[in-house]
Amino acid sequence: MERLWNLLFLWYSQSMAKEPENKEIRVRFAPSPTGLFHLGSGRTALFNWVHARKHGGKFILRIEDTDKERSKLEFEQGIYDALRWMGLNWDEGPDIGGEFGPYRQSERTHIYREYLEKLIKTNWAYYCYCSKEELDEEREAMIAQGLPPKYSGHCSHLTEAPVGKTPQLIRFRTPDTRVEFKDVIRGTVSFDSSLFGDLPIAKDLDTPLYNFAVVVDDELMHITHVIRGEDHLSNTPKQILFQKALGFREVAYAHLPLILAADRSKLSKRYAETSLFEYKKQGYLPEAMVNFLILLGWHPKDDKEIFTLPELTEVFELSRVQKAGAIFNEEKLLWINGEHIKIADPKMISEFLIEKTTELYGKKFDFDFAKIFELGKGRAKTLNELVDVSGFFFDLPEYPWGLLTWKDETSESIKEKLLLSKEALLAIPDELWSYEKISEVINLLAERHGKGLIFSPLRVALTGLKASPEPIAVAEILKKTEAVKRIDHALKKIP
RNA sequence: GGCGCCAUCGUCUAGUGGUAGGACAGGUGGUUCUCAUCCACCAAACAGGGGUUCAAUUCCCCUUGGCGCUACCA
Repeated sequence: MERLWNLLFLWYSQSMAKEPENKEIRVRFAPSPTGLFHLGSGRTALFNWVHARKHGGKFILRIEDTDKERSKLEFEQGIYDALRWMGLNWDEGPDIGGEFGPYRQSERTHIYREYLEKLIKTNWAYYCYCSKEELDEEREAMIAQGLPPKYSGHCSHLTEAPVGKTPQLIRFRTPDTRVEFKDVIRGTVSFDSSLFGDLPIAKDLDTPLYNFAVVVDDELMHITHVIRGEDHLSNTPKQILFQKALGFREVAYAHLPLILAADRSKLSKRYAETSLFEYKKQGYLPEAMVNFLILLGWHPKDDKEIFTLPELTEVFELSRVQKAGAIFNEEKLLWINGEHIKIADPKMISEFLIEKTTELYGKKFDFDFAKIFELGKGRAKTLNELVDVSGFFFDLPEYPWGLLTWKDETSESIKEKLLLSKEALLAIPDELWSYEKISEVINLLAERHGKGLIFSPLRVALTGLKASPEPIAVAEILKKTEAVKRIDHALKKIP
């Protein structure tokens, strides 16, 4: 009987296997709206997106909300927000529709039902009446005997419902076979399906389970490449079995290595800060996030490390993805963020700074924010740091007068030099106020009295800080009135 | 426990059957009015054991270790 069954399966699957067609690449990103958008999800989405764009294919967004209890609309909104923030646009999805919708699994129950019925009709699936308690018992007994725990097949030969029992779930009649598939990243992977037992595919006709729903959707949405985390590698043979039983087309698989925490454990859910928007809040640029995430498990042919999204769609190759898990290294992310700040669009950053400082200080500043950014970009690795290091422009920090000194100079000497600087600045007509002009007059003083003696007190007077960008550039941005005002303030401090 | 996947500097990684390269982080110098940037240099790895081979980090096997799955979650 068993053998006959396997033979039948083999014949069936082979007869239904279709010729590989040379057609458009279609990938999907299929998150569950059951929590805050996770870094790992972001990376999976990114790899899918880049692969699709590289080959001129389609990127489809599907919301897997079959778990009614845990799925929440706010989390679904979080998925859209996160993808948009990263710059990953989708061609089909719940919000924009598409040829193969609906794209929310909760709206597709009638479709799953159809295939569930088909499987039951063809005897590929059957109702299981075992209660959860019975199953647990059975399971523990098997483990106690040192056997691999799997469903016994207790209900598989039933022709009608046992009296007084209601169906608990629908099971797939797993054939005993070797399931082998090619993974783009890992090569050939194979499993022995006899270890699976008869797999649950739905709680009832209207409540499909993950492994089953995925297979139906991927077929109906014409997905050609399934790119997902390695945690799904063990699900793949099960899904292939369903696929074959339903006569569906084969898809190409690529299982990405997992992102690991510093202790090499799975990164997910363990830490709150694995939420993507946590990084946005901390001042990370989406470009940097994307750049960092792509480098976690992928590397170009050369040693280039800083990429933009459009560049990635040129050079990315799925086959160059790493097999081993990668530790999420915040320090490298920070560095990459700094690099992206250096090449960021000054207009974009200026707008951010204007908004942020208005909010922070409660008023609008008439500064050239692009120049503020220019001075800050080498000093800040995040947007938040950029705001911090530019703070003295908006609010002069309080400082002790001693900060104004230089080496062993007397207070009289410092006072005198500050006065010289003030007069030099005052002498510049407003319409000639520029970096070049300020540089000219201040450097003249510096040549005469020594650089440190001129620059150091001037810096502290203008910024209130011992360490800061060059005073000339600061003075230029501050403009004459404010610069002179700050020097006067310094002069008053000196006893 | 069973099944599966994986293994190069601390971290991300390149690489090849014949000097193990880059990046982050670390260290030391240089540039500079300070800080930062920038530049130069230094230190740092093929998990272990067997095979195959003239030769193994590379190919094969074993061990060890890590991770994943083993749900009426996805």
